Amino acid sequence: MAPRTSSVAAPEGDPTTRDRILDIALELFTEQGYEATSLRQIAERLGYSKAAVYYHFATKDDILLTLHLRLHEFGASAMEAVDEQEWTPQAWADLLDLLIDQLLEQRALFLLQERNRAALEKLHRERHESDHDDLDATFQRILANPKIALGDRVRMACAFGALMGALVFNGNAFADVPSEELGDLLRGVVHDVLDPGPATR
Amino acid sequence: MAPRTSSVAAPEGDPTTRDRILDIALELFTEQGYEATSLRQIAERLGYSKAAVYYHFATKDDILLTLHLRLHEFGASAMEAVDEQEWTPQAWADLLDLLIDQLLEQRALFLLQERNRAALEKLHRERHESDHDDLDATFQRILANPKIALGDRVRMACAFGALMGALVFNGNAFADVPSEELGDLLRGVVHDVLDPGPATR
DNA sequence: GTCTATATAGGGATAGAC
DNA sequence: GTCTATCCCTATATAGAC
Repeated sequence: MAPRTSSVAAPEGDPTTRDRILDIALELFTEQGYEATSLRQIAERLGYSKAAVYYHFATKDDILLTLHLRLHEFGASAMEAVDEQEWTPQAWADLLDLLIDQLLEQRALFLLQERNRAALEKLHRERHESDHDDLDATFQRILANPKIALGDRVRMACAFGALMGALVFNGNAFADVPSEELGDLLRGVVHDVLDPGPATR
Repeated sequence: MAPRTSSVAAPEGDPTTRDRILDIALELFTEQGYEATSLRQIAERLGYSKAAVYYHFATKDDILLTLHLRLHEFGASAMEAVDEQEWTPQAWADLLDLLIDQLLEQRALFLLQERNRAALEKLHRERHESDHDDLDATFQRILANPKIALGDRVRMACAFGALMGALVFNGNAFADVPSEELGDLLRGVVHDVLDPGPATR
């Protein structure tokens, strides 16, 4: 029997065992990958046995799913703000402006996501009820929409990739840069990609 | 005993069994991830038994390593062309210009790399002799170099990420776009990121 | 809430026949 | 060059004692 209703929210007071498991899993899944990380390994770091982990999570998948859902809340709120409009590069820039703050706050979770795409896709297929408007899925839908000019779509994809390039690749080369400073730099890049000056138009 | 000295090059005439294994592995490793793909699965598609795979490759790791080395040849040649200079955004733009063509030709291999970073890092640690100037490693070194202004480094990272955003994320949303057209669009983006107009400077 | 012990399956890898 | 058969290990997951 589960100790409490499955909470997706981040830790508040003293970290519970459940939260500690999630923290450890986040780190190991990101470093080694989901499939390469065993519950034994998690239990070892936790200081308990494997069975203890099973008390808090029914399956290994549930650990990954819980972490995924944590990130999900963010994506959802960003999506609401700019749902289903006419997607112009400018509208996309506005969306990414919002996303940048969340990316900076949730870098670790985005990194997890990015480095475990295969595992998450499988999880998605098997568990995640229907088409729940994932951030990824929404992006893909928009970027495949032939009504938007190809050149615009490519720039939209590039603008998002640019954020990933700075925040998620290269093992956090900019981990020490204050979020505000980095955020400003990134907003500048997004602007230059989506609304380039007349010289390059 | 191996049927021939381990060849890294791409297939030429009729695909040998070895090449077929590599093709199947490339597809499965990319879709499902390296660790989630079993040799049994590869053997099944091949139409042979697991042991047949072991005739061509001593270990599972060797399959991944061979695919990695195939990509490696490209990165190496790109690196030579612009080795160890003073890294300015402009020099970076020149490097990425070269890289774009290779990315377009080798999209599948880059995708494999991108979606199996954890497994490849481990492989690298264990097998790949010392510091062999991987493309990734070189990028990380440069992007962490404090002698280059932070703003420039962020833009350099973003410019590379932009390419990834268009070519590697989003499940190949632009797979149907002719390489030449896509290449031109990407060169435009790289230029706007690394040499933005005066309005945004 | 955490433990030990165990069930069960599947993985990578090897030996040796054909 | 490919197969069958098999080994051994580790993985996830469960049952039930404390």
